[in-house]
Amino acid sequence: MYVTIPAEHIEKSAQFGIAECSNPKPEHRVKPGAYLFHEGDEAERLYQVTSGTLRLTRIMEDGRRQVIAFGYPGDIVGFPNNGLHHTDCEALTKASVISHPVAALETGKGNTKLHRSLLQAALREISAMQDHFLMLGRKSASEKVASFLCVLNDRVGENLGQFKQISLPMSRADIADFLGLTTETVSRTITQLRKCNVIALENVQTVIILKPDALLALAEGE
Amino acid sequence: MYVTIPAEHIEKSAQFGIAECSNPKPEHRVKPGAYLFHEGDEAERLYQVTSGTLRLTRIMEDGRRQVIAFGYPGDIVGFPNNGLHHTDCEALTKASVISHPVAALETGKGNTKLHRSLLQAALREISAMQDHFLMLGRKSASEKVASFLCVLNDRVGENLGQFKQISLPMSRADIADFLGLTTETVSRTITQLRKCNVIALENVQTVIILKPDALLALAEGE
DNA sequence: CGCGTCTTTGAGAAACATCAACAGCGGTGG
DNA sequence: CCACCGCTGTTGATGTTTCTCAAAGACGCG
Repeated sequence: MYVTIPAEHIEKSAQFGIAECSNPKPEHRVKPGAYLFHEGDEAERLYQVTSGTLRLTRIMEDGRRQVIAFGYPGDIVGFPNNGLHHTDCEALTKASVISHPVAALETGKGNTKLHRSLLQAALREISAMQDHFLMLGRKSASEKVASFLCVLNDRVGENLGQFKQISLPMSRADIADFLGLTTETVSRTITQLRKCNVIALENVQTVIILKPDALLALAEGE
Repeated sequence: MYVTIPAEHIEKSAQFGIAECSNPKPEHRVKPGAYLFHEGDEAERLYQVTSGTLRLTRIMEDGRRQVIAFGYPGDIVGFPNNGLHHTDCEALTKASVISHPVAALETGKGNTKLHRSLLQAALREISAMQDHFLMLGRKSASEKVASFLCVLNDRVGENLGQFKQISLPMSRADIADFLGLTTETVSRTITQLRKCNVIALENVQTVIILKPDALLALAEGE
């Protein structure tokens, strides 16, 4: 179904000088369905998302899957361990990334500012993962879904007159694998939130947050 | 029940020059039940465990708790985010730690070797947390407990003639909060493993691994 | 328009949590 | 030294949540 990213899917763009990147760096465009790296790949570069959405996954031998994180603009993904990637990374949408050599993090040669910023990203990552732990280990299905929508709302919610809306580029199965649920449970929970008028669905991939406070309350456990 | 670590609980020891630490560093001794830091504390130092066991926890407003990790000798704990600790850290046993200023990680001034080693520890941490995700999100109760015992067996199992044994300095509630289960379920699962003769209990805190292969098979899902 | 994929909905089953009682163990004080 | 107390861990009975299996609906694509 999905294939590893062939060379022609990564094109060097003409855009330069993004964000905290002091030197001009090539920005790569990635097509939906393309993989930036696979578990076990030699880790040569880190990727800073500038547009679009990525998905990081780990898979067990028997096929069970855990979505580790979604990569949104500003996120940095691909932190290596022992020089290897330990997740798969697929683009869910058309995406753009700036890549940095792993050495920029590990040895920091040449660019102290970049080194610091990658390091801080790693520390943010640890912190974010700890939040996720609490969710996976201790929250109910509805709390998980509500938390998920809250985080996305804060992070990438778009103002839409009276309400905010969020687009969900990932499938229900991706959300389920992120939250440690099944697609059916995710679907049912979303239906419940809809019936309580906490959210509304513009379409399957677009959620309108009707009652952000109620959603937040649900996320934290009433 | 538990109190924050009072000054007299941290004593500068006479021991110096541990592990990857090129300069002599004071080693601190910590008494069981003492806290090295709390969630929200300003993060001034990182702690490298040299003996004993620590426990890192996060707590929700309503009291639900998640054990993020156990800190065993060799582990480095206390990675900050925005300059703050985001977990509590308690010593489960008498423990010793070497502390490093956060700046050794963040700016790396003065000691490149230490900087690198702390950075690598952070990357290992990210990797370990991703493994834990899979466990929390996608494994059954018995797989969780089996995985837990396997990891501990590899990490701190002591050879005991024919078999290996592991000591569990943490309570069943700690294990439950680490695995996202209840104490009752942890207890029942351990009883099952005992009845299948995969493990035996020397006492409540000491597990003897009778069939490591069977345990590993259970951990991965038969 | 038909087909495949993804999502939703329903009914039943399984896993785990909850509630409750009991057992084991260490510490304390008589 | 022993009896008692409190805490932790175990076991049992029951309940709830979530998963599983199944089928129908929605949506995009050729």
